[in-house]
Amino acid sequence: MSLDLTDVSTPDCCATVVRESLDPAAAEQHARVFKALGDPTRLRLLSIVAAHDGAEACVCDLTEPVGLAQATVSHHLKVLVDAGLLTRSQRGKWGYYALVPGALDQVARSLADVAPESLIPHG
Amino acid sequence: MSLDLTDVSTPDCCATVVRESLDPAAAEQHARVFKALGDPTRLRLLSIVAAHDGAEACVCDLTEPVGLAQATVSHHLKVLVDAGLLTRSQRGKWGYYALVPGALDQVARSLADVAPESLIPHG
DNA sequence: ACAACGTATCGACACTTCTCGATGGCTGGC
DNA sequence: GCCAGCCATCGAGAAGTGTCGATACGTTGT
Repeated sequence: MSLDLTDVSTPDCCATVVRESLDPAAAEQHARVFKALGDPTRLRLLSIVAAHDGAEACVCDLTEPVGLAQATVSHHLKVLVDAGLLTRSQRGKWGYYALVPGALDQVARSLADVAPESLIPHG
Repeated sequence: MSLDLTDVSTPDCCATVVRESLDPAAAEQHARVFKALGDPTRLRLLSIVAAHDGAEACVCDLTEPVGLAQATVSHHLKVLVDAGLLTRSQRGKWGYYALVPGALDQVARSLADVAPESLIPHG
């Protein structure tokens, strides 16, 4: 960890830094959500839930369209819940999954956290 | 593919479908970009690049801040290039990585593709 | 030509993730 | 109380991912 202060030569490749970059903790946090979104099956599940009335659907509505085993769908739904994108609620015999209001907006905002000046501000 | 039309009983759990959901091809496409964003190191690399003047930085600016081996950083940068988020250009001895203009906006828009009604429209 | 430097690629390893069949817990109807 | 249906969890196998040291490639300067 001891720095060699005798070498003060500036590497001649570097550009100017404009602002602070994302800190490691925030990066970890945001990456968790993006990782949850980084699977085509999970994106389809989110979309199917959102396409239902009230942004809510029961598992029986979700298993068939994605064409995977029930255990696999259940696993993906858990990942989405853990990422804070869906909530689960039991109503009688059926389990329902619903979009967390504003969760996807939060994701869009986290993009601005990564690279503010590269995004067009939302009126 | 033959449907059994003798069973017309509606399962009594299902909610009403409001619109079409994301098709598998689009899901795969979007998932590829989200997967690239789903790693804390890559988010930090993106952020560091964006934090430089002109949204461009050379590799020597990137290796040290993330605290990983040069080979690992190079690997992550390749993933970001393959996802269409960065471009690479060689200038003399040094390689420069730059944000693809509008790429992150595209990502934000793909969120709207997944669940349109859950997002506040951008004025 | 040759040496020095910056960076990409290769090969290997540990670890995670996706997928499934089987099992178990919970609910509602008989 | 028992059975049937919905769904989460378990265990396992195959595939993918993150990381590194070593090496190869291209550029610059001598």
